[in-house]
Amino acid sequence: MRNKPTLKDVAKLARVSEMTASRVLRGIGEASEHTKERVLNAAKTVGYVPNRIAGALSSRSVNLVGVVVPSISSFVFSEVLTGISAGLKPSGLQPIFGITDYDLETEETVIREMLSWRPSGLILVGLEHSEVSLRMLQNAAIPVAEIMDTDGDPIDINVGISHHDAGYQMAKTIVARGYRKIGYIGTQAKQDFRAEKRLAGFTKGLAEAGLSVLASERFSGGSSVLTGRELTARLLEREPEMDCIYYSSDMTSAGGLMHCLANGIKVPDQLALAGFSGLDLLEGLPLKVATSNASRFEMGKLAAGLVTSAKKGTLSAEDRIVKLEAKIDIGDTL
Amino acid sequence: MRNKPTLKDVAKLARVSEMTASRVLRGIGEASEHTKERVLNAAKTVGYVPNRIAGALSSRSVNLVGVVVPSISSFVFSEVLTGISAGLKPSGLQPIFGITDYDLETEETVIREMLSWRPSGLILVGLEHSEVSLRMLQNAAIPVAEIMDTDGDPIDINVGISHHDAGYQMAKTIVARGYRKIGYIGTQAKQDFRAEKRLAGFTKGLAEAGLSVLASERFSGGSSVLTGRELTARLLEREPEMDCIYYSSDMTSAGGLMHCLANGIKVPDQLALAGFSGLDLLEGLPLKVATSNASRFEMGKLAAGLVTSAKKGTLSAEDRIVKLEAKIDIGDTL
DNA sequence: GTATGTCTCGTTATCGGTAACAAGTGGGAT
DNA sequence: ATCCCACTTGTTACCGATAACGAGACATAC
Repeated sequence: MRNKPTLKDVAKLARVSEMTASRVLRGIGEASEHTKERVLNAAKTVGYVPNRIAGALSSRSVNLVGVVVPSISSFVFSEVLTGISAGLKPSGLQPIFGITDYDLETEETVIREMLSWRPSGLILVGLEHSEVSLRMLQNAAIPVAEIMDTDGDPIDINVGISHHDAGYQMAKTIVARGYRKIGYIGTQAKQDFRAEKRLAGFTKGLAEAGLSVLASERFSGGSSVLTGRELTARLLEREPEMDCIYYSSDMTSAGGLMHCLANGIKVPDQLALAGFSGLDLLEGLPLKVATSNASRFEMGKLAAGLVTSAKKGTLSAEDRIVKLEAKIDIGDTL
Repeated sequence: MRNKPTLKDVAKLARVSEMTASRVLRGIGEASEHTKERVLNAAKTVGYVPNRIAGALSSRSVNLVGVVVPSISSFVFSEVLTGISAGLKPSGLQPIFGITDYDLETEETVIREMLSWRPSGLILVGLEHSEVSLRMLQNAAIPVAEIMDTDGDPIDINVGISHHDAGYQMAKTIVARGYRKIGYIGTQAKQDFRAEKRLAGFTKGLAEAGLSVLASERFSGGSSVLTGRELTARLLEREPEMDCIYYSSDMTSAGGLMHCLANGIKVPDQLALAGFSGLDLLEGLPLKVATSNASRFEMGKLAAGLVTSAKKGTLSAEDRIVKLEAKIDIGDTL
């Protein structure tokens, strides 16, 4: 038999109906020990691998949950994905991942692609989506979770933190510790909504103390240690008086620290540093860089749990929306 | 209409047959402008999202490629995945990811799960698989690529480097530069086949110079900067005379550097460091840690290209097996 | 006018499973 | 012997698309 064996082959070999074979292999309903054994043996000898495609079509249910993230080459999202995997495990649902590259049009395509597989749920990052995406999501009769961000109107389930607030709190903290000449290093606007929200909150926090961002550097592409290091150098060149820099990510703030280490700049005496995320990476550095911890694993896990337990529209608003708090970790650099 | 609209709904609204609607929506075959427009409009007004499940079952072809990796919370694999995405793009195939946690039994489950979706190809990491996995893979009439490692017998397509050789070359390099008291820090054996192969090659390289690994520290779980830092401290405590440490990964070697920076140990005068992977992360550090660059993005992209262009058994052995070279980057720490 | 070819579009028969319901089978109670 | 019930197992009808083939309409060529 050159073609993949089907249920029919198994059934024929076990001399039962396809239905019985199907039941035995899925472990549902009753079956005598005798037939059970025969079916199992038959499946093994023909090397049967079930065809999910057919099964899904027939039963109108797919054990997949679509997960759409901006990027996977970032610790932030890999931790979220790990959390999602963990949260999905008890339900037997499988995550399938899609990547948007921080682009709403790409996201639209990915969402359509995902929905075409008729998944049991969808998990997206952020609250910003194209019109068309929103329409598709509303029409899809499945639970949809938006994670990481709570500054906006969720479609259905929402688990995350307020990035505006995270930025605001960090500004307050920095101001309270006496810094006055404050710079910012982050991604180019529009690319990363959440980073922009943090910056907005940060700016507001400074403004309440009569301050503003002295100077800033922006970059495009993924955040990396090297980028952080280079832009820190550039920023300090422009504004040597700078006494504190707020970064849009922990990778870049680590880069800032590296610049200081390599150039003998005393942290935090000469320059204070603060980032965002709470990445494990920071733990290993000579100084722990200040950050806001956005429990990413938790978020993923929680969202996955909610998606699996919810039929769309089933949960009350309180259960559906989970606002976590980004706790500031002062570290050694403020 | 509460249920998701199907092709039938579109066809009915456009007053054509389902077949015609199908053809128009897939853009194949001929259709008059008039009907094309009607179908497209109908699809838009009912909010049609094609059902891949049904389409795949009917056409017996699925535009998915399964990708099975040990972990996603590691830069190494996220770069590979990025490469795979890039390599798959031109063919219109979609990657779907599965995670094994470095466990062969889990891998077996994941492979079975993947195959049950009847993907057009499969990409796995490494050459070590369970008996059952091997059987399933051989029976699957699809191209299978094993990537990252070439030390062993591939099933079909194989793209990677020789880790044994990478370790061996690094040992030669280290010996040539005059280091004699050499330590090793890596994952616990069995967890990571490729790290063990590097260690074996490394040990062999040392042996040829009459040397051996003076002392080593092992860890379980993912490699992190912190782990590298802590184990470096421990190793140096045990063997203060150590003049060089070889790490199984760049994350841990970076941790080693952090330990040295934090404790005023001069690199490479007092202690030399070398890692493996060639992660971008290293670029931002005050000193660039020596490493073997295993072009991961390339590997992923190449493998994806081969998988898409190959019907199983179609390629000659030379085309099927691509051995890349892990070039040593001396950096500033040897 | 008939034949031939080109475009378009429709009909039929699956693809490989599963839900829902139907139907044997044998044992125990009456 | 009859009836009922619990267990098992089988039958039928799809799920939503697509491949393969067929057929009508119209134009061109002879």
